[in-house]
Amino acid sequence: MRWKGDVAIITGRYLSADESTIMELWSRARNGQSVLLRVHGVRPWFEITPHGRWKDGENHPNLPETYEEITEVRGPEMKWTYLGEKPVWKVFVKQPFMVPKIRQELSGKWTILSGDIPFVNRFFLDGDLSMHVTVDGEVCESEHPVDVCIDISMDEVKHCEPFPAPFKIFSFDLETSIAHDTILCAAAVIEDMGTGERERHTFSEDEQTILENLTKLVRETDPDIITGYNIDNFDMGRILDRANFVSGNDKEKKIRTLGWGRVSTDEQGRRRDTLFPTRGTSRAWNMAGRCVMDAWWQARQALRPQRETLKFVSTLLFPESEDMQKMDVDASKMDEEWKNRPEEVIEYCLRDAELPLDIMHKIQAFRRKEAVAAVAKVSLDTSANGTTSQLIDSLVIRMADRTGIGVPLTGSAERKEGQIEGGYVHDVEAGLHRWVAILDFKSMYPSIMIGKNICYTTRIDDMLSDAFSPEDYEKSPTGAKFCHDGIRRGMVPKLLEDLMSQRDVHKAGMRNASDEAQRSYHDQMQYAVKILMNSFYGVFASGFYRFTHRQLGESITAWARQNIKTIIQKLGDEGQHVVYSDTDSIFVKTPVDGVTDPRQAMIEFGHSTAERFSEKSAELEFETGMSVFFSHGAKKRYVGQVVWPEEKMMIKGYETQRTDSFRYLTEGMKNIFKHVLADDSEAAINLAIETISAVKKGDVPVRDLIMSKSCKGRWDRKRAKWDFSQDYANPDAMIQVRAARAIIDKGLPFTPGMKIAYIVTNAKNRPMEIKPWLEEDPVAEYDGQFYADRLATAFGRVTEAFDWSAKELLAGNRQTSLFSF
DNA sequence: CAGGTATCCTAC
DNA sequence: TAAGGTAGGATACCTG
Repeated sequence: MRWKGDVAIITGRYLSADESTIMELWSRARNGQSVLLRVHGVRPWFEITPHGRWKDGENHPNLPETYEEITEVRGPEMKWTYLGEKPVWKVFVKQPFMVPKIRQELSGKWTILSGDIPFVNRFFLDGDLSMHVTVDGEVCESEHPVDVCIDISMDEVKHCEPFPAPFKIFSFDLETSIAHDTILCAAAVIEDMGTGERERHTFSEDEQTILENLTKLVRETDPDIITGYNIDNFDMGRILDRANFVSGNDKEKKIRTLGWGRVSTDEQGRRRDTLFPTRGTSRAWNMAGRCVMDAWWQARQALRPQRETLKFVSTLLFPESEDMQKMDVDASKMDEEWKNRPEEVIEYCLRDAELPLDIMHKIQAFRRKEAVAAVAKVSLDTSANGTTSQLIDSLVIRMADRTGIGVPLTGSAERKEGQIEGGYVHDVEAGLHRWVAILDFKSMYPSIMIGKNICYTTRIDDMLSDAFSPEDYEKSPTGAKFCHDGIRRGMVPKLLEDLMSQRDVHKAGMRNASDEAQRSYHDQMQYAVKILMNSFYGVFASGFYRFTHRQLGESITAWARQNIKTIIQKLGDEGQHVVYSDTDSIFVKTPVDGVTDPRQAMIEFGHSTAERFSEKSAELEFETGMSVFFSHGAKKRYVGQVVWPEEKMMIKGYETQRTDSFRYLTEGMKNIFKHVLADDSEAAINLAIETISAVKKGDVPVRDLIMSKSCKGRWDRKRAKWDFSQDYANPDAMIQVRAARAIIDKGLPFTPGMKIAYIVTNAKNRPMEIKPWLEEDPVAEYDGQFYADRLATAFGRVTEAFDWSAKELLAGNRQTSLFSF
């Protein structure tokens, strides 16, 4: 029997059979079924080429045909490398896991190419496939817990236009004993994104039964994605630990308590690894067939919230929700709560299993990752949990394979020493400036890469410059040479151009969409394309990417600096006033002498200036027009009243933007800025003084003084405690570490990397005394002098422009300064 | 109390 | 031993 249809690939692995290698790809079909694709006929290989430059007729080392693991050596084929065209042999091996060893043994005589690409990637690379594919294969028996399993070959898979897959999501939460680390209860909410239906389950039996029932539920409901709040660092690890503990050496029991992977429980040996969730050294968890997405991680990336607790993020996203107003269980007294009111704890647990689902939908985490997967042509798991370089690899390697370019190993190039020089930041003039037009370069770094044909494959190495004449290439301001596209068109410029036009297609799709679903789809896709385009520069300027060289990054930024400095110079020569500039933007004052409508004049000036200085592949755009711009004179810190294209206040860099600040400061500063922009410095100063005086007197709710900083740290297995000394030179000198320690001492969970909230209670002592902020047990007192000083410093920087120092603000009058003269 | 170091977070 | 970049402001702590 055949099965035909469109599927979205979640993740994959390979299996070594006797004479072949099988790829297993787990997917969710458009029709809602979970489908396991067993791909046959793909053989593992890598490539070899002699070291150094190649001269025709030269001898090469003996081909490695005697190795038992090698089944065939094919070639040679001439391929491009940074040392010129070279003969490349394709070496087939019996199994993918044999590659590292052989690679190692051959590396003395041969340069290895394509030798570090995970085997499953070959599906996407060789077939030029993406996350969404159409398959037509023979249904086969499978012991794995899926709806359908089919056997296919690569020619039974075709590209499919992306579609919103009806994922099944499993969101869960555990409540655990502080005294014994045991699991007290658990809850899970399973959502079918196809129908929108949810089912809810709670578990409150003995620990082993809870683990078994959770595992059973995972296997029965067959989810594609596992989520929950902070599961990466807490719940997944706890499940692993407790399942191992209750199972001891009983393998069957371990399978019943921990067998979450989408594979048969009868798997033997190595294959069984993926039945159990694992987390190597990476951030993300791995298990066969499913993708683990932590709602905390997604929310922090999408929202950059001031604090990162589930309650804070939920209230931020759902301020109206009644659920959040309900009395909470005190997590710091969980054992007591569990003993006294288990029903409430279970209800609380269920709520905390459901909220992550709501959060993930609100920030559109699933659809965004799916769109990135579609654009970068990777699986959902790679999109959700992979690195930026894996996304870029996916596009670049498939192009290299199709255009005869050798793929070097990651780490094969010389490591970049020191930093490369970055963008140019112009000094900002302190004070108020009126009618300022902001001109921006459109996609500056991608445009330069396209325009100057910058790529690993177009760079002319000094060793090869004898083979080129000066008209073959362009020299960057740093002296690096990149050949013209007539000689060789770079892969990166080509890919970026393709992405740019893809984005245009989706933007048009958005405009022409007939319904919201279609508009949203195109929006997700255009956004994913934008993200990906902007990732190129960073990856190619990094020190360890396989297709990079420090000249690439250096040249891109050098050309960027040259472009922007030239324009600033020209504007200055014309008598225009450049107020500020950062990397790809120029802030210019509109000449308004004798003008009746300055706003209109600014719009016209903005457009005409942008047009005058635009060049091919260095296109300037008039993005924003401000009636007033203010800065106290520090780069990357300014505020403006935007009047075009819309009315809004724009603040950059200042404390209002910072998540390690506190609400009372950010709100106060915003209001001060309003007065400043309204040209009412007196009101600004009065407000500053009042605000400072109120906090000093202790009149401010402590809740408005919560500060928050992220805290690193790692679990020390041997000593069974959190270790901060790996991440901090002097851990006790760090406020957030002291706050984290206080939380840990209370028996509350600590998540490395998560922001820790605290109140300063006494800054006279050094290091200053702080108390962690816990919703269940709010801090009552604060150090008024400390907060007053902090406000005065921040406000003072602004009011200094109107001749009021921080000291004067604190004193509430100008007497101090008068006397000091 | 000035100056140096470590760290956080932001703008681009 | 895992991996997009640099420029920049600001704070807390420590030292002499």
